[in-house]
Amino acid sequence: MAELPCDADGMCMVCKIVPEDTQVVLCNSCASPWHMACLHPPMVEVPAGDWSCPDCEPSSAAPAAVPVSCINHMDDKNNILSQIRAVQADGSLTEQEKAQRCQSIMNRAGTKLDNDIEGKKKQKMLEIFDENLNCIFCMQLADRPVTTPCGHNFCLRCFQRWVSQGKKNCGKCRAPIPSRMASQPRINSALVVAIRMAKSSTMVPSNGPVKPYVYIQNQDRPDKCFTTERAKKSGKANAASGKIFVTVPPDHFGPITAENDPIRGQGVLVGETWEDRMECRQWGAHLPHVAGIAGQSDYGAQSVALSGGYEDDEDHGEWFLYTGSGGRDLSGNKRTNDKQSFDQKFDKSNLALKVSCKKGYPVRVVRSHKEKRSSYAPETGVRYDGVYRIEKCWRKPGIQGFKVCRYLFVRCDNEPAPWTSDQVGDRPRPLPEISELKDAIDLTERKVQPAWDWKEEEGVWGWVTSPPISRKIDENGSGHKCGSRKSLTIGQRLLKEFGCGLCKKVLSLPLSTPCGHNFCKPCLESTFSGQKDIRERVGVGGRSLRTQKVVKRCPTCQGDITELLLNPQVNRQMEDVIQSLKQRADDNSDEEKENGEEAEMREAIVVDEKAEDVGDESPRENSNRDSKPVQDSNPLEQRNGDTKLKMDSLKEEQFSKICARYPDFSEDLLRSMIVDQDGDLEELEGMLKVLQKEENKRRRKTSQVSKKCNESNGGILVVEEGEGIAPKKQKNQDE
DNA sequence: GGGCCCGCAGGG
DNA sequence: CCCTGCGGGCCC
Repeated sequence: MAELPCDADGMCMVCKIVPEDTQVVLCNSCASPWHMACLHPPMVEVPAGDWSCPDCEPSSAAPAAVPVSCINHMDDKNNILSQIRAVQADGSLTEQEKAQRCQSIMNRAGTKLDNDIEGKKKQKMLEIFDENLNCIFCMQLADRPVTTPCGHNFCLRCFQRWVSQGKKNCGKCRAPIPSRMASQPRINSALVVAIRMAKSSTMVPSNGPVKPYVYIQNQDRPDKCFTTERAKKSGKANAASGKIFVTVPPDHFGPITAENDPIRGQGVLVGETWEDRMECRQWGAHLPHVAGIAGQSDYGAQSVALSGGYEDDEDHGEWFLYTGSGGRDLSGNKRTNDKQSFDQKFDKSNLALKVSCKKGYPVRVVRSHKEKRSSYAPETGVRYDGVYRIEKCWRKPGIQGFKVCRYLFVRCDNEPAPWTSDQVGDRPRPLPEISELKDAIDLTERKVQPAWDWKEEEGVWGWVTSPPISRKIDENGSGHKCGSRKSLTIGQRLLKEFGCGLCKKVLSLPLSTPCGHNFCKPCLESTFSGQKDIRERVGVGGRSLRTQKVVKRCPTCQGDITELLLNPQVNRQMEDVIQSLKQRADDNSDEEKENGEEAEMREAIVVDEKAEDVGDESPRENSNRDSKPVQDSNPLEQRNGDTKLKMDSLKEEQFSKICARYPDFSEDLLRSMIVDQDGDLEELEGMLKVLQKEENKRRRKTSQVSKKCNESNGGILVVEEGEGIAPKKQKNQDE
């Protein structure tokens, strides 16, 4: 059992309680506080003379000899370490990217190690980490690690103690510590991942797979927020939210679990990070895209965002003091204003928070990179940090002199926080001392048992009284009103979410464009193959339209995808998601067949509006139970098997007309496409229009290129306006 | 980096 | 239907 001191908040890192002063002994060498009862052996009385902690004076038995078996692994070890160092040193990467890369390095190491026997594995992991990712001061795996530019790691607490002594240089190499880092150290999330991985290989029982620490990259998402016609002029600044991917109602309290995540089936995990508030919203963690508080004054608050919008906020990770909203002059069409101009009151969102406080509801918390003063904020993006309870709320004069509403949030989540290398989530902890409470007015504390509480017998946090009943459940019974996808089968969803923008089939070798569209690699490449480079005039500084640049444009939105085509990297994560959905679709359809419930299942399929239009003619209505379920819930399956679709005479007639309108495509091809489209002729025609346009374009280009080449202008094609490629900016057209 | 401006979403 | 809001892009 590891021996650990008390943390910055005075909490013993072994038993997680804050011992009384009389139960704490200070190390004479490093001045760190230790809980006497958790020492080995437990200390009963404070020693009369000097006492050095286990870190400063390890017992003589401590340094274990490195087993011979491990020496063989030295190369691996150096390799892993150098890879991690390289990742950490790469300034071009965001923190999430660093974390992700570290994790994959560790995963590879882990996989390799899986072949080893358990003992060797443990030893190796320990060996790799004990000397290299340790805090320079306390020599333990760094707790809430911060990393100096010189590459040395410290516990946040040790680092803060060091700089508070006026030290301005690294404790290891004496390199100067930048003043910004000294005053605002940020936790190194990549290192947290690495440390957690290291710990898990030594501390987690061998049969328990380590839950991966997931970061989601923007491009891995199927859908994005969109820009309405009206809002186009400043891009995402005025974007409308994209689809909500989770099926919880908007007034759902508490974590978002796997059942409500039909896309990934994993729920929203602590540490998940999104590019911005819009994306955070799409995964349901915090719905308002400007406001910091999500809630209703007569019901409770579901979530808050810590984004540095109010200077009174105070962040200690596991607990923080939050400031209410309002008190600001927003005249002049402003959305925020850092100047307070009147007192805040417990009304609206502030009252909603107070309700959550009184009831003890779990409140989801996201932290944004825009919070600059907190060590716990992510370096980039918006991160979900789990649920907290509001233990008290009150008012006090804020920094700017006007009264502000104040809330004490204390973490109570079953998942460990993103900044801790702990393996487990929170345990009930005593409330921190809040000095400002002595000046508080309108203090409210919870009188009843909290609705979300620690369940001793199960050892988890959960609802001990029934959670509030959602007032916003839609007609379908559950789910967010924007997220009606629960009614689609997996196969339908696959096509809808992961359909190629060109062939309209489920993506294979998906390429994701920066503009958020996805195409099969072969489809996209063939679109541009045989084309000569297209050069476009690029406006620089408004008037000078002289610069020419080779540009390739997204077939869906005309966004610039030149870079992607130069280096077409298949989106492996998306591929994985598709594979797992396919697997699930297959499993489901097997199950359905076994149960002989195809007909019932078909009845239950709620189709989207377009499919509905086809109505009774839909082959879905095929009632022949003995025949192969032609139009089952899984269109994918159909593609590999029977590609013919039974259509009634009316539909067959319409289909023939379509075939006649598009002579460039064979009837066989169209028949297989209609299967993919669930028998929806409108969808088919829509698709054909796109394909035909592409085909026409391709032909035009080919003929032009050959013409122009003959005129020997170097094969450069100048795109004329109105040829299907939109000018980059409307503005430049005005001239 | 700061000011400005805007659409959108949701509460009431 | 009005008010509010811990965004986000652009311009300077």
